[in-house]
Amino acid sequence: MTPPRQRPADRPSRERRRASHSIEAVLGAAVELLDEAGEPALTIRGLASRLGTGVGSVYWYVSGRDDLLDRAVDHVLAGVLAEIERHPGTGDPVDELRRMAVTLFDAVVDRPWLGSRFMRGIDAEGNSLRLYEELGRQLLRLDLTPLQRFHAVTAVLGVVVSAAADLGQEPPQAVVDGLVEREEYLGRYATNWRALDPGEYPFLHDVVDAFDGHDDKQQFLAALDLTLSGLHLQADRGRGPDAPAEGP
Amino acid sequence: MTPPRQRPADRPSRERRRASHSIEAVLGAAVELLDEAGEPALTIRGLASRLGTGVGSVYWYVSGRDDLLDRAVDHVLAGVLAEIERHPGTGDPVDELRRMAVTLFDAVVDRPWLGSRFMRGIDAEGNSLRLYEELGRQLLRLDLTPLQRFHAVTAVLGVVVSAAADLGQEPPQAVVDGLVEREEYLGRYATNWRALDPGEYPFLHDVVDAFDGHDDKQQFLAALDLTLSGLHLQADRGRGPDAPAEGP
DNA sequence: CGGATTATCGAACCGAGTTCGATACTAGAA
DNA sequence: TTCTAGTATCGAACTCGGTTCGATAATCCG
Repeated sequence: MTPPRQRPADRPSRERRRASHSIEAVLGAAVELLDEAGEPALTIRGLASRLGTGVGSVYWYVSGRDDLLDRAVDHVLAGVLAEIERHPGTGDPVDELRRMAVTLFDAVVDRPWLGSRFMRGIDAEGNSLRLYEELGRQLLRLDLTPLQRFHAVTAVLGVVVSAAADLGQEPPQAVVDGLVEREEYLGRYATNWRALDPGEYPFLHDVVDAFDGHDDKQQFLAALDLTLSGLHLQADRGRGPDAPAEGP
Repeated sequence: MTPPRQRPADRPSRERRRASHSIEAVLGAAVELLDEAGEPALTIRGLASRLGTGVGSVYWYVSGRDDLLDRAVDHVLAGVLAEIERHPGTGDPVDELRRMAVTLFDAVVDRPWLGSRFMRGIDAEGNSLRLYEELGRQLLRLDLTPLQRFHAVTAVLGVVVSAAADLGQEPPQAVVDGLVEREEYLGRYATNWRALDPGEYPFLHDVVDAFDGHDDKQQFLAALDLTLSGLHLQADRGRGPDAPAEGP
């Protein structure tokens, strides 16, 4: 179905009359576009134009826009993985897990277009899978059942995914437009909340001040810590329930 | 900017020569389309066609596809909210929280197109906000700081969001196409994992059996329990750290 | 009756993904 | 050298879908 992939960059000894590319060049340009203006900015035409080529050429390297996006994600994930793998690995497994999750989160903050796509690659061998393995490996040193380990990794990555979902919906346009409204944009939420009936929305009024000065990273860390302390508890309990289905 | 909204359904006493609609009819048809074939199936033309009208009419009720999607989500959220509000409210706050999260999760399983959009409405008054309030209200009965409460609700909803993200990427096509491959589809993951080098992927081999028979709901419940037990711990500790920034 | 408002409608515009056939370049075979 | 098959490149054109816009009808109100 897909054409046989093979990098043509090996021998550009003689200048070709026509533009010569490579999958790396394509991915690099794609990441550039994504970094500049987010996911919607990645168009086949725009990419071809940046590469100085035609749309047809792009389709020789990737099977479509979706494939392109997946490969771009995998491409930058290589860097994240390198960052994650550069670590002692001797510390407390839970702390290691936290460090890795934070690294991943930081990457998503840098590139919101990673969105929740970074977990889409666990079917095939790739950096998503390696990431998954890397996180899970820490859990091997904990006294848990395999099922518990599987659930734990999913849960930790889930915290990153949900944070990414939050990040991804923030205004890509307002930042580009007026620089003033960035601070005001978030404040408007709080203002709206304060205008609500305290009798009908007691909780919102309770937390509105905390929300007003909220920091995405703190929020993420708090959620992560809840999951990790739950995990710690589970590990200390020494294989409690959960593993096999004992109910009906 | 947007035309003043006002339901015209109040007085259809006399039959009009031209088709007459209402925002409810539009939303109902939109939900139908979404339920039938997922998010990509919601097209303005398709919706107009189902309503027996033209595309222009749709734009009188909604400002665009995004708005339409948001309203459709809010529309079905009303039902979820009703389900959530029908409860004693006397039990353990954490248990109540779990029950609500599960209800929400079930709704997302039913309608994967809810995706992670159901948290997009917390700026304006709507069912998203009410949901948020409803969840958070349970936390008022726990000994936590407002910031801790805020983080806790976000964390719990985050578990649902990440589960929704998982659900949303499953094959909408394969189910429609061959009914045979549903079971095989998930099994392929496990098969691929088993084919990997155990030395390079020790964790994957450790959990592959657990993964093979994995159940989305169990997975969600496990992640939820980790967060909730972390929360329980935090509440029992009686306002530990987290609230003010004490570090540098 | 006569504007003003409320609604309805679809042709047309536009951007974007994808397809396809034409073409060029290269490496080997004859 | 010439032929040929495989490797790459290229952009016109097709399709689909969101959105705009002006025409038109129905209704309300003075």
